[in-house]
Order: sequence, then structure tokens, then C-alpha cells
Amino acid sequence: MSGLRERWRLKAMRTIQERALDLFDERGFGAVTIEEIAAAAEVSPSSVYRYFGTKEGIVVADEFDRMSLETLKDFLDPGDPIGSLLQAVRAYESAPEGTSGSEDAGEGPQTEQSAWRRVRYFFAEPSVREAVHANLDRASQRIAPLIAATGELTETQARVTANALVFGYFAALEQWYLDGGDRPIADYVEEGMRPLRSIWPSSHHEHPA
Amino acid sequence: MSGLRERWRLKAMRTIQERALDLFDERGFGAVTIEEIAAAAEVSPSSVYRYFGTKEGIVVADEFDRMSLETLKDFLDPGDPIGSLLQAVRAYESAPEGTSGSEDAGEGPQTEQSAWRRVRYFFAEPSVREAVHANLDRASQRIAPLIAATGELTETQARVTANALVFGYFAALEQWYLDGGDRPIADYVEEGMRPLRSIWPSSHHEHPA
DNA sequence: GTGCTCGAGACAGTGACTGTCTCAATGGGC
DNA sequence: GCCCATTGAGACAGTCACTGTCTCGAGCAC
Repeated sequence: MSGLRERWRLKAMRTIQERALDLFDERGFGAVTIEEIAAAAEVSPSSVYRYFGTKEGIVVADEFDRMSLETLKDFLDPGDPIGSLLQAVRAYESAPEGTSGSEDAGEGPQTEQSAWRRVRYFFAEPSVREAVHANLDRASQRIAPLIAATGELTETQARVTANALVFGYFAALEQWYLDGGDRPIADYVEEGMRPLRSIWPSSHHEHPA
Repeated sequence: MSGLRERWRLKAMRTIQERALDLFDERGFGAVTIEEIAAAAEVSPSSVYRYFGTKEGIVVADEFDRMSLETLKDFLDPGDPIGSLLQAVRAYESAPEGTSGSEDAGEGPQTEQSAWRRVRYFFAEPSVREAVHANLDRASQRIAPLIAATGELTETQARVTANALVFGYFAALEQWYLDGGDRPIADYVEEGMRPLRSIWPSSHHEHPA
């Protein structure tokens, strides 16, 4: 499956992301051109577009998008989506580095350091923020049917609550960012989204072990 | 206050919007250039940018953005934001045409017809959808402090629920659009956002006269 | 090894958006 | 009614993100 070509591709993507973030940190997002990024990563501008689609895509880099519907399905409990989200955030945060994937192979998600570097632009750069919104939007559209499948909510309500979920998460993440990113994200998610839990009554027995 | 110049400006903006929508409906959003719109509206391309900032801005045209914090304050009851929203939607829908403003002067919001034409692009054109997201985002950022001011929620919770509110509304609006826009929007908002009402317990006595 | 495929680079083109300059019309002060 | 400062519209050139297409070479199946 993962041929030699695929390996190169992933490695190139990582390089592009890192070099791009270097340049962005140095001179600001808007002042760096795709051409410069491509040159710094020693690839062609075409490749940057092939890999990331847009300039903002370099920073946002889906993650949620590549998650298949299957993965999403057994990751998200439609009866307690906030609990599932919290679990995922906690799992992500407790992973110190490249998580389960081998680091040099460039498999797993990027390091914590890189994650923080990227998140900064989520909130500092308007066009990147918009790209994140688009991602959340797509995530919501895939979550909504799962929530609707329980039959406890109508389709409209499922859509509304799915949006409340993912964009609420975004708000919590922003608060975390604005506070300097010291405390764990999960704290912000748990506190911030507590009012939303009343939507899914079955999730009301809190204080999990 | 509203000098002759301002009047012209508003008239020009309306003309641009209408001509642009004509062209979009005719040939599609992506296939129309700013230059063509400017030519059709008999203004210079510079003016289009001066008035609307971006191509998407022609369709989105703030509305919420130009609403001052004062207006927002006595329009939104922080103890029952969903109720306030519903009220506003109902008020908007019951206004048959140019509402309170004189029509030829181009003062009030656009006609119902134009509203529907515009909303179509909110959901059909990805870049416009992103622009709407950005608008909702800004609205949320102005609503959050009002919600936080009640003291019932923490700042993080206020942000989260503000996002849940505005993006939930968007989801309801999309459902309305997907259904063909026949039934009143308020119905979708009321039904879709009912689960969110449990966040503000004081708003639980429903069935208003 | 040999052919097939698929991806990377090269390249040209488009159009959104920016910054700047000039000029005319406006609106205020007399 | 007249003059001047302000303000905003148009013209124009430039930048850069993004697209489509073509060619070529390296991977992969056989």
C-alpha cells in the first residue's frame, strides 16, 4: 500500500509545512509567497498546490478531512458527542510527540510544537481562520447525519447541534489560545462546552473516572 | 447627515449588487469578473472594491456588521438570546418589501426577492459561504461579551454558546434553503434551535402568545 | 527488463486585489 | 453667490494566488 512514492509525498508535505511556517514566523503570512515556500522546500510551486490546494491549506492541513466516515463513526458517540470530543482532545494532548507513528517516516500528526505554531495562525491570520471555519463546516456536515441517526433529534436539530458542537469547540480552542496556551485544551473544552451538554441528557452523569 | 454624496453611494451600491446578481444568475458566480460587474453597473472596478471589499462581499453585504453595538444591545436579550433571534427573524419575514426605508432611496434592506437571490449563493458558492462564516464569526464575537455580562456563564462558556447560537442559526437557515425556502425561516429556527434553549433555563417557558 | 501509469515540474494565463495618483464635485465658510 | 479644503471616484500599474495543460521521468506491475 504505502509505496515509495507515497512516502516521498508525505515527507515533501512535511518539509513544505515546516519551511512555510519558518518563513511565516519570520516575515508574516502575507509577506511570503508560494514561490518562496516552494523554493525553500525545494519543490515546484505546482506541487505546493497539488498537496495543499491553497496557501492557507499549508497551515490548516485538514486532519479532520482525511478522517474517513468509518473512523469518525466509531470515534464519535452520537449519544454523547461532547464526551467523545473531550476524550479525543485528551488523547491528543497526552501524546507527547509524533504519537503512534514513527517520527522520521512522517506518518502520525505533527509534533506538539508544530501544532502550537500552526494554531497561532488559526486566530492571528484572518484568511487562515476562514479556512479553519470551512474545515469545521465540513466536519459538521459529516457529523450531523450521525447525530440524526439516533432519532432523538430531527434533521434540522441535528444540523444545528452539529454546528454548535464543532464551532463551540473552536471557541473553546480560541479561548485557550488567547490565554497563552498554558493550561490543557481539554480544560477549556470541558468548561466551555458544559452548557451544551444539556442537549444530550444521557451524557449528564459526568465526573468520569 | 445623509448628504447628496451618501445617497449616490448607496444607490450605486444597490445597482452594483443587482447587476452583479443578474450576471451571477446568468453565468455563474465564478464566470463573472469584477470588471464586468463594474461595467454593467457603470462604475469603475475600484469603486466595487471600495464599496464591497471583495467579490463575495457584493453578495454578503454585511447587514449584521453595520449593526452598531448599541442596536445589538437592545435587540438581544442575553437571558434569552434564542427568543430574541426568533423575534428578529419573524420581524424580518413579516416585512413584505423594503421595510421601513423608502424604497427608491435605497435606504432599508433589500427586497425579499433579492434576499432569496443572495441566500442562494450563501450555500451554493463555497467562497461566499466562507464569507458568511466570517460574518457570523464577527457577530459572535460581539455577542459573546453581552452573554458573559449576565454573569451566569464564564467567558469561555459565553464564547462557546455565542458560536453555538450564530452558527446554529446558520444551520437552520441552510435547512430552510435546502427545503426550497417555502416555509418561513422562523419555523426552522424555532425547531432547530429548540435543543439549545436548555442552555438558558429562563427561556424555558415557551409557547409565547 | 519492458511497458504502463501516475505524479512532479515547467509554463502561460487569468483575475482578484492593492497602492497611488489625479481630478472633479461637494459642501462649508464667507 | 463664490472660493477653498475635503472627499471620494476613476485610471492605472503591479503583485500574486490559483488554474489548466503539457512533457518527462521515475515507480510499479508483469
